[in-house]
Amino acid sequence: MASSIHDLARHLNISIGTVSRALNGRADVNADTRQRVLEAAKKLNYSPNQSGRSLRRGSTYSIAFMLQPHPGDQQYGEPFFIPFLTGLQARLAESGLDLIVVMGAPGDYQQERLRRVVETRRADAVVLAWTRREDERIDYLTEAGFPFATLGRSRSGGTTYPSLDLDFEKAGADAVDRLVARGHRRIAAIRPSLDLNFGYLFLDGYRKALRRHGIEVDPGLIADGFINEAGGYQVTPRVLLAKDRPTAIIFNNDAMALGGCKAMAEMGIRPGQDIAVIVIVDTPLCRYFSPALTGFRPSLEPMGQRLAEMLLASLPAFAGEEGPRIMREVWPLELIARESD
Amino acid sequence: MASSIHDLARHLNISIGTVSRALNGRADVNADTRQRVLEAAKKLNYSPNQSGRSLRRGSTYSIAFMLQPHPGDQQYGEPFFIPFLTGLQARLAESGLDLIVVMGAPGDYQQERLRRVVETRRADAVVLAWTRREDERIDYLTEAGFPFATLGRSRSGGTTYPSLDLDFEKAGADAVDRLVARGHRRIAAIRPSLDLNFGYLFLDGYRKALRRHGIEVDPGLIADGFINEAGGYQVTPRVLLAKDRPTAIIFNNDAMALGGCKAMAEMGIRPGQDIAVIVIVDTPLCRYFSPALTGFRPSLEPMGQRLAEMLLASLPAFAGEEGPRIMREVWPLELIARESD
DNA sequence: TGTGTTGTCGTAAACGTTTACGGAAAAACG
DNA sequence: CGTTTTTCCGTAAACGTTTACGACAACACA
Repeated sequence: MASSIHDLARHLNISIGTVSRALNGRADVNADTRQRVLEAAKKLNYSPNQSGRSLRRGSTYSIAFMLQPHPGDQQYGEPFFIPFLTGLQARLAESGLDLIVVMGAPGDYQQERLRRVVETRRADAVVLAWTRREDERIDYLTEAGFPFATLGRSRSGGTTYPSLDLDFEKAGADAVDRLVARGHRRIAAIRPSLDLNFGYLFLDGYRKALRRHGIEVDPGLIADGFINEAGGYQVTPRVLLAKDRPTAIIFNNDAMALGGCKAMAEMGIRPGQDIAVIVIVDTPLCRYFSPALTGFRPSLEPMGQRLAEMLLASLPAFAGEEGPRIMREVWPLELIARESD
Repeated sequence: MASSIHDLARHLNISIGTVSRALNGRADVNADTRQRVLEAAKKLNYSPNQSGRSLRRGSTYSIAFMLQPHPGDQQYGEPFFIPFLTGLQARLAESGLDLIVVMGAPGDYQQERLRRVVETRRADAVVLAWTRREDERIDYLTEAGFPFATLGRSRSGGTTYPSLDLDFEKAGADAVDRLVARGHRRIAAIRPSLDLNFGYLFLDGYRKALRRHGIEVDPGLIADGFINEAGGYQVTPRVLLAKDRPTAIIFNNDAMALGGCKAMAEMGIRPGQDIAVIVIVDTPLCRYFSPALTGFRPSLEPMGQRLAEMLLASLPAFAGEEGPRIMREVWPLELIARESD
């Protein structure tokens, strides 16, 4: 059905070698014949067979993204990833690469699946998300010498791989600064449990800013929970019932904020009036919630594109001729002030 | 690096043909040699090269899923798809298939991308979501003779492909029944614009139930908007300002409901108190919103698994020996009663 | 013993590319 | 005109599998 390079060669009465060279833009082919080959390719609706090409060239022309459902909540996932994936895939497609998505089984933290991808060599590289502070996936990949990039930082693996992250530390500090400027001194922080790295970064920024303002850090105002609605709902009361009730809460996540606000509502506390609320990673939910939640907005799609570029530049087979590889970028989080603080 | 079938053969001092046959479980190989081959494979950490296998067998061992960001809203996407994808991928992986995700460019409704996937034969089959009433993608695929399955029904393409859908018609009717039983007569409906098929199905159920109760359908109580928060926010006031204000609203979607509730809040109307609210497709958002929204919950992950099964059964290369192909399934939507109605 | 059957395995072709190599013709140069 | 260089193209091998085909030995049966 699909026409092969042999069909083209037969049709034009030339050898398959010449056809291949013409198609691949090699120098040693006559301009005229190249023209004819390209026309015939269009006419016969030719497109190269990926398996043949992959086999010969030894690369699969695809990148694997390890996607995970919410830990602690199989029912729904992270809308966060969709726009990121859009950017990632768009940029990869420009270079003729496909995006393979591998879902992590809840529980095993992807090690098993990752191993399978690497060993069967189904992808040329891997993109990891939700990096942990110490991430065994990163250790495994560096040890195996398999190319990868990460959305999010980690302390594992040194600085040998491209990574792109948001500046959670600054966002945490900015949130505190803003709240302090508005008169708050008792500020709580809700972040994800597990050792998701951005939870640490956020908390570091929060702590440092508090100290800078001469406010001592009260462990009773910090709580960890699952990074979803249930987690926020479950954990927020713990902080609200502290002896000296906080006047402001910073949530690491919109889903946790939603759960937290639910808990408040049940306790008769009105977010935005009785207590200030700020969310670190803004989503449309924040904008349309009542009260509209102040948050920090990431630019997800450009981040996807950028990480794809960084990854591509680190792969010998796809690297252009440009200079030094950019291995590490941290993007700002833009504050969107609304009604909740 | 990765060991090939030749390495195994050399190591065992037998031919590659025998190795391949042993690995693939053919009958014409001595039980003893098969044992030795399997052991050597484990020892040398062998796994077959996908490109070589694909080239020879003529199938790619991967399925493409066409994923789309929200139309009219590039910033975020549909969390709905993540659990579905989890199930889909899990079942495909069982049969050794990969899941390739192709993001639609906003605007072109995927035709271009789809064509590329089909023509380069990068996948053995395609899974479509967000089916439209008349879907050009389905027309294209049937005409091209390319295998596919859909999440959602369509009027295109007859009944020649596996499809799995939710019973939006019944959910629409159930919602009306429930509201009428609680005394409502003026019931509004907010559904997505575009010709997304589930919007039609929902509205059909809604209309029929209304008539069944002897209530005439008021076009002023029906509105279409983008299927996201902004759409709900924009379109809900139109219905609220009808001459005879509705006492209940059914939203087709949690995001639209969120936007709608925002609009209500700004108009001083309290959902759950001044007006009843029901959402057709329930998410965690519905549960943790205040008031908690009554909604209909789908079982997304099992649906993903099931659609994968149906698709597999329709592919000659992967079909088992079981009976007739199941081409069409409609799953129920379970009502979760909460506080908003 | 001759013939047919069965079990096991090696050989080699094929899938669709890419590319190293060499050769023929044309062009350039003395 | 002879030699060298350049331009262009064909040949064939290679990537790692799967599988049709045939070969050979062992065995059964007459």
